Amino acid sequence: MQTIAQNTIMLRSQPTIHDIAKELNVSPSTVSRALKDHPRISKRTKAAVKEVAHRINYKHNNIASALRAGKSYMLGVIIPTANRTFFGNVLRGIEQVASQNGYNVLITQSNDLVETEIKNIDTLLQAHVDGVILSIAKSTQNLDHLKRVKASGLPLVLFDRINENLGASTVVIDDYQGAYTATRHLIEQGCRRIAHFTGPKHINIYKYRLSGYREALADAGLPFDQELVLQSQDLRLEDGRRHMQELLEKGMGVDGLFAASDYSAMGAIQVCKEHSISVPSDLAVVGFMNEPFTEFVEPGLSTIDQCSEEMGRLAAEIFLEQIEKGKDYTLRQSVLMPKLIQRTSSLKNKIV
Amino acid sequence: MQTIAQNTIMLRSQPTIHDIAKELNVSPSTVSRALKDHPRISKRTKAAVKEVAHRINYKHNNIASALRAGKSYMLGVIIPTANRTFFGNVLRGIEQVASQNGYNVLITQSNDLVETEIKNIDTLLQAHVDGVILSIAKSTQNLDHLKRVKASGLPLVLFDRINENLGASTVVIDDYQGAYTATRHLIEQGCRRIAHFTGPKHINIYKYRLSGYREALADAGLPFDQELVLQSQDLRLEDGRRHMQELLEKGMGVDGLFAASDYSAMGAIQVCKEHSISVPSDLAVVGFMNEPFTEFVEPGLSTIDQCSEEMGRLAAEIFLEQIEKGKDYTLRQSVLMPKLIQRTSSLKNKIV
DNA sequence: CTGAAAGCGCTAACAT
DNA sequence: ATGTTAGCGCTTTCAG
Repeated sequence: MQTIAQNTIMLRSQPTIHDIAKELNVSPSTVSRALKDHPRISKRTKAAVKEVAHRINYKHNNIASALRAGKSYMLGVIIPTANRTFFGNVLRGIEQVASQNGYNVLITQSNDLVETEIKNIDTLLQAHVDGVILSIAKSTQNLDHLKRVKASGLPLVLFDRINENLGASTVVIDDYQGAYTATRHLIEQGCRRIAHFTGPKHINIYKYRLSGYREALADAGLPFDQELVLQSQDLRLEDGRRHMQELLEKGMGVDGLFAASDYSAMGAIQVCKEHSISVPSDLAVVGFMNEPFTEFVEPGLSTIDQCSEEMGRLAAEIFLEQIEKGKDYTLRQSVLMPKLIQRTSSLKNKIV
Repeated sequence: MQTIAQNTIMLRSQPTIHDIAKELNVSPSTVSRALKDHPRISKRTKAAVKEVAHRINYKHNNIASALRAGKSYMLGVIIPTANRTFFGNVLRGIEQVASQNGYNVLITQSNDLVETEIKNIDTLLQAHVDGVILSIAKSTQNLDHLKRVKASGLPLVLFDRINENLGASTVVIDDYQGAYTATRHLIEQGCRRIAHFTGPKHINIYKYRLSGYREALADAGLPFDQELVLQSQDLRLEDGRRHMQELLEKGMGVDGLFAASDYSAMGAIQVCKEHSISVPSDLAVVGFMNEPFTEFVEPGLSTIDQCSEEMGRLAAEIFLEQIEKGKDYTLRQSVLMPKLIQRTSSLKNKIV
């Protein structure tokens, strides 16, 4: 139709290094080097190149260099759901470190479903991310899709809900210790029959929280009673309500509760209110997660903080480290220390 | 060092269409076409190609085709913060529609800071996203960076916190109507002096909620009293507490409150409790946002639901539409109808 | 129905 | 200090 447009006025899509090169009568490689402050390019050339680049509004084309370099500078993240404070914070941590190091973050949500998680992995591999950071979905048992990530030679970092048999780096809080501290705290407040709300056994975090609870009891010389341990899939508000009702109906005579989620703890407190059971005097309660609402419900809910943002930063740093070291990186198993946040719901001995 | 590796056994990075082509003695173009179900390729060839592709675990290289096509199939999203239920839900909506249509979603958080928002825009343009969906940060007043997106010829869709003078498509809820409904509801409950907690005037959502409130008063023949309108930057819990205290100290004698955020409503309710003011009998309260905690606080907080997921889906659909229509798309201003959720905090006339 | 060839924009050997 | 060349993997005219 039309001969090759030289310097026509028609709006070109985007300026490239060739445009800069032509304008300065240098080669594209020189431009490329100048732009990256290559040591063997003269200051004059660099300055000139940068000036033109700026003037014609040149934008480095990531896609092209990604193709060339075989790297996309994108980091894939899979979280169960964005609308949980915890994951939002982890995300912020990851993003912080990633963007400081020139990586973009591609986020997907699994909604806690394996099928979605598998799709997410495919999406991320398709997008040619340079690595994957994820928290395993609740319903995940078979791990083949995660093995595929490793098989592709990409760094894989797990956080929060992890799996040790995968040969991936991990970042978790010490759930055992968090649970131990929480239970210990209840004992110190004078509780002698402490119930525990837990989640599916195959999920590590719940397993460890359960054993932290058991150990704290044992160390205090208190008996462990299986009937005081109530399990549900999701530890939602409703689950907590159900459990509490069950405890009351069975007349278990509990005076303390350590719930592995703030939501379930809230459910229990609701039921207590409905039965005029006073919290904390009749029942002292500690949750887990430090959801924002714990601060302003009535009574304020004592809980375990999970260092969420720190967890994200750490995961991203481990990813970067593995990228850098290439094949011969060493796996890292990081454990952060959770903190007990004391609020009214557990303070029988008002220390004012 | 080493001559060009032909068919050596060394582990190649990833199989390409050339590998498939070689194996079948066809050209790469044929493979490319077969893979995309091009009509003029024989069924036999297609089948063979797909078989080999599957067998050698071929993965389509997005990056390469993005470079070639000048499209990245990535959609950039900027939200103020992921750890708010509302944005988490919007995200889920966007992702749903995007992934159904072959787009990946690149998410960044502005933390409600203009400077970060500007960086986010740069990041996304760098990553060569095909469009941007965002909710403007609270602190944003100058809009040059958003104009740059438009200048790059990319679709720009704003949601929730929008700006009409930008020539971008928008998705919002009808804040005016939501506020009107909330206020009207309070009036129907018998309130006669209704306070309002609002945010910065330059943010549309607060402006509209304020006018919905005014209109509802006017339509009911109630006077508007400027002293009953209290403004804060963030409408956080503390702000609500402060406002409520002020109302009490000044002895404004309010019997209803419509707060433009659930958090500030909660703050007010806390202060009421501390002063033995009963909610809803002495003061009926309606919030805005339908945060999850509104369901289980005591008393349950009436609020306005913002159709968050729907908002995300719609934004993504508009983006797709603009992509498809190219230059001559028509701007779309979509308005969703918010819903009043009645809970105990506002029900003076218990309708059981 | 299939192939050849050119090129998206950038970069890194390998030359000067 | 700079230029030449080739190629990352895919797609798409154009030419059979």
